[in-house]
Amino acid sequence: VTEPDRPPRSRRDRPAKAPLSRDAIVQAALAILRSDGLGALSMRRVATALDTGAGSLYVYVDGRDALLEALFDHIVGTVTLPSPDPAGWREQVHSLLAGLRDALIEHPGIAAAAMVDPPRTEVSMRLLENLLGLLLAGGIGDQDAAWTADILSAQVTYAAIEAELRRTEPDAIAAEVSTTLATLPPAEFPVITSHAAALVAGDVEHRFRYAIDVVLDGVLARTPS
Amino acid sequence: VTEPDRPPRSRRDRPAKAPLSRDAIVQAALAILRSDGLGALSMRRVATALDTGAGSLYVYVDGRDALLEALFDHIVGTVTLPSPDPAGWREQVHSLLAGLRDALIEHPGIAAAAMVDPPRTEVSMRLLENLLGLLLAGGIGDQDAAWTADILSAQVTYAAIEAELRRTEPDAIAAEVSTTLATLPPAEFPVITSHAAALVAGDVEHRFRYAIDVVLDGVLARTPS
DNA sequence: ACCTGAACACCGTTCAAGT
DNA sequence: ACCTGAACACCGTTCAAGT
Repeated sequence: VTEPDRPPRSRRDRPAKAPLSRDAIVQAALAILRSDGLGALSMRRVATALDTGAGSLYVYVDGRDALLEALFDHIVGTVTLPSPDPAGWREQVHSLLAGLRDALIEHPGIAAAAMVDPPRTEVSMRLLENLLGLLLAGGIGDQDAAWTADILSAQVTYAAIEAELRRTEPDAIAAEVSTTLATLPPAEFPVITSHAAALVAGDVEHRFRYAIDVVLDGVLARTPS
Repeated sequence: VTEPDRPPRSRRDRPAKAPLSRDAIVQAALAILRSDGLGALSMRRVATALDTGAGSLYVYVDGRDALLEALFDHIVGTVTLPSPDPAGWREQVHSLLAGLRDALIEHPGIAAAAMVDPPRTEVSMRLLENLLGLLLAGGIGDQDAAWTADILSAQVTYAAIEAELRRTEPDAIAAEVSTTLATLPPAEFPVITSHAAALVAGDVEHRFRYAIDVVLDGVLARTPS
């Protein structure tokens, strides 16, 4: 049965196959996530990419959910954290959150997954630490800053998911929304039909910036300056 | 093989089994969703509850995603919509959004599912129509109102998911967060550790009300009153 | 026209058996 | 110590065959 000239699945097939490791698994999973999204990210698919069986992954990773947490950690870790500057804190908040949003968008589905069970890892804490510091540098009160960090998180996740949707079918979605709004009977939906243009106005970037500014303005209004 | 005295799976086993219908499927699915959450909501499980096979559902429902949309529609449809009153518009926004949030919380997982692909059904449009009307009644400008509706949607979904997490393990989560924050090294996380109390302060209701108010205050600040 | 039940192509996870 | 591969208990969806 042994055929020396054509060994089945020999290690020589692939150039210097790296040994299995937690990092190799994370890297393989990230590649799949980036190219095909969360739906395609199965333990079996990751294992296949590493030329092994799904069961082998469990030595290094505590199941799929733990893998997702590791991926989220890695992704959040790539976001550059500005050192709080009271003069430019507001723009720093914008760039921090836009950076997080973009990192999430690059890995379709991870934002939604992270929302369902939010990771409390050190990397996530580092980002929260930074965001809180920026808000406090802006003169926002302690309790307000803490709650505002939460509000802003919601906006980041929401913007990421929305952007992912538009990326998969950029024109299709926009057109669909427009027609849906236009098709509505004006008698029953007077407000929507008369505001259809405003509802679809602005790209992701613009709307995101607006949302952050509205939240910051709102919380600043209750901080005696 | 036929045994008249003990027929296998006879219709007489269950009292007056209702014939399969789209509505029956939706009702069965809602019951599963309420009791066991989205994770337990499989086509097979719904079929079993209706004493039939999973394949039979496809006559009335275009697959699982379509079923989820129908469920979301039903849930959103239960929210009572106030008729806009310029005098009490703000409180009306609160009650509308709190109503939606609570309806979502009652059906664990549906908020996250709806976020991933937002339904553009008539029922959802009716809620948007109402919300937009309330914001306009509050004197918010056209473009601001349109974008603010989106911002508020994000807060509702976020609050619902957060509340669902706390519901499954009310004390466990709160305790875990506290200890996670407390365990952090103060040297590396000076802001978080010194604001630990503020970060976990407030229940879901309080934080939600705060978020809505911050957003409304922020958008009102850019509307010349 | 509707339902059944088997089949197809997948899942995550476990675990005995090998090396 | 690590990996394999089969097994278990699930999925969504399709479709020939029945009634």
